[in-house]
Amino acid sequence: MASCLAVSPLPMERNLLLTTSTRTPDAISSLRMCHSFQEVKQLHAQFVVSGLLGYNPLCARRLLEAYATMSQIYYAVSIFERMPSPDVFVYNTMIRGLTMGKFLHDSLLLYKEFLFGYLVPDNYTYTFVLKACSHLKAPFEGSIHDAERVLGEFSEENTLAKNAMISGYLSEGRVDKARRMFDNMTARDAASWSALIAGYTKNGMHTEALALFPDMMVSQILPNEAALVSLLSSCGQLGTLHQGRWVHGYIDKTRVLMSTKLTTALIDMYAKCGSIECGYGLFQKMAWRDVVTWGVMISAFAIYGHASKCFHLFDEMLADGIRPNEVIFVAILSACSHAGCVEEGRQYFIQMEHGFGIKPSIEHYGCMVDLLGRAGLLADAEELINSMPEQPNSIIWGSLLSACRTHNDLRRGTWAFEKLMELEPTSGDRYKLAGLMFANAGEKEEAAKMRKMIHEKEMETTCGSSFIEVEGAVHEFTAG
DNA sequence: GTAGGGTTAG
Repeated sequence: MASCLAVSPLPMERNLLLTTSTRTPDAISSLRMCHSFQEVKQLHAQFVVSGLLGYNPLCARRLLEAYATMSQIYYAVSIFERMPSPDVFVYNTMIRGLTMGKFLHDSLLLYKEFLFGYLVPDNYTYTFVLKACSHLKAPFEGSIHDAERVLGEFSEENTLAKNAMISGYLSEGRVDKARRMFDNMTARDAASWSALIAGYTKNGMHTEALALFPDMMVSQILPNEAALVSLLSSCGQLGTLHQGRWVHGYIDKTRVLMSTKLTTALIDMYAKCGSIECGYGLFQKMAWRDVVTWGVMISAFAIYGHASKCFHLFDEMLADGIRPNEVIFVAILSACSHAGCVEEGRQYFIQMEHGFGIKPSIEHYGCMVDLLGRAGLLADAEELINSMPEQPNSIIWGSLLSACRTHNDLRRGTWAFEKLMELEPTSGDRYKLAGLMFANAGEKEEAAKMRKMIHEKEMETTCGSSFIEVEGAVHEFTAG
């Protein structure tokens, strides 16, 4: 419990220090305005000191809610265990928090404990339990089959529970099953639509996701924030600036609250659609940015090759009191790679592990191999690959092969190519690249062998292309 | 008074 009270200092403007208002309901409701774990902990400490936590039951409930929705399960549990008689709402909040935090077994165990206490589950309880069941692959009391059984016990239409099933199916990639359930529903609400749209987006079916928007409008259900976020993500993936702008206009017109997540989704959409200025404009106007917002902005400038802008943003982020996560470093390292900043890249790589305690993942190694390879430091790239704790994947070998082709390193290039043949024996692109490498180095026979293999095995090769939108129509440009 | 959602190496 003592660790809950370790309050870190916050920037002045975010300081929620409570004075005389501590004994009013305002203090408790300010918990719902908290944007970060730090802020909740700070309020928690003040509630303990002022004694409010001890005598106002609403205070503990709201604190538990705040921790649970932030998936800070250990803190939520510590509050929960001190509650004399938790009711249905409190159990639901805990079950939801456990499910969202992927503590699926614990979620179902708590559900059992709940039933044991002679409490009657409501629609929300079933929703969260079904969600836990559907995410649980192991044969406990609930895989998705058990969730289906639970659902079958309902005699009447239960929109909430069916929405949970739709999400469950989609998280397993079972799009058709989800769609059938959605189509057979008699009472679809905004959450049913947003679950389906989000599922399409997550499964890479962006065109299908965007196609649902007009259907949703026709059915007189207004898109909620979650649906808009998913739609914007799909616009970004497809590069359809026109549709993205339309969604932005819709948000302005209908005065949907511009939350951090929604604004972040807009920034990402603009950046991916080639309009980074619009994205950066929104970013600068934001009152509160979380680590994902910073990640989106840094990744955007990284793709554009503006490494120094990325470095500045990184420092600004730290000054703002945001701790970088592994995604931030992927973005920073890829910025270094695109701009050829070898020394900066090396320093960030070291700082990541020793300054911030983030163990480099395969993505980070991938960025570093790419950075060193592009710069022609192929011996360093080889050394790094050999030092990796896990097996390099085809992205890493492909990156090395590409660098070897540029810098005429036949020995390492052949090494990478052999590994690639093991991992992706049917990728024509790899043979093509190896062929180009041999041709560059004057090894005509080897190059011819590659071309022959591509032809004999009837492998497909792709060529680079990009999409650009002109007056609402999307055009594809191909290289070569 | 409880859903749902945003970032990541070639």
